[in-house]
Amino acid sequence: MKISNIVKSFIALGHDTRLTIYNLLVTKGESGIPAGEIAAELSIPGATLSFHLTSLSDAKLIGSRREGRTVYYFVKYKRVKKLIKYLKDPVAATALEVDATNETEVE
Amino acid sequence: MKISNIVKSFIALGHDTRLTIYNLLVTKGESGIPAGEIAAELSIPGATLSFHLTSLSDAKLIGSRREGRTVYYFVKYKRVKKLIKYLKDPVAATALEVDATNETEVE
DNA sequence: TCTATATTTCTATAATTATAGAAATATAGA
DNA sequence: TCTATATTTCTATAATTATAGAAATATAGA
Repeated sequence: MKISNIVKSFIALGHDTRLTIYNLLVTKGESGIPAGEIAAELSIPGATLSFHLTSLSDAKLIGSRREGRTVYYFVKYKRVKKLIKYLKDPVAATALEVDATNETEVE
Repeated sequence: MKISNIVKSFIALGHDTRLTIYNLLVTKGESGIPAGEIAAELSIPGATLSFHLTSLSDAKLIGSRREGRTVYYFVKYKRVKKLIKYLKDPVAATALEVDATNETEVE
């Protein structure tokens, strides 16, 4: 993970609406929750929600899957774990990245 | 810890220069490092550095102490630990806050 | 007190991010 | 295909944040 991906993750979590989305998704587990329900829960327009979901998705903190007309969003813990590791020891976490190029993606 | 303080912390870490400062301070331990040295290390003007140090300080991720004309900055792990706890379980971390008003501040 | 050094605050400007309506896209069911 | 629903993308605008020079502040030592 390059520094810039870590920064991207912290940026994603560093916003009231987005952190609230993160909170909500954590309570919903693997199955996730439809975008529409998130918008309703937070009382924000769909377009605004989409903007924030993109930020969290780009940071790989959340993922999505479509079921019919509905798109479900869920937390991807892999990246969360990386952030925790990074906070604990940024030096080690960054050094590890050098050899992590072929790393298998797991969620 | 209110949500807004958590957001403040993630905002502080969500910037290339500030995350680099955090990295640097982690390697310097308790004694910390003078502002001037940080500025030199990152090749940025003092005014710009001050701006970022304020962000990290407001988030309580770092602290400072003056020695003569020099101001030393260092990481405050208490807040880092709170962030880790928050990432692991935002629900629990937020719920705990309700009773944490009289909490003794430790660094 | 005077001078030098370290850092912060003030300020204007540039750059980036957030907001949300309107339009576009995707899909289901009739 | 037509209509309704869910979501995203486009777009303009507002709001916020970042940058860094200049001025101000703090302190040390002469």
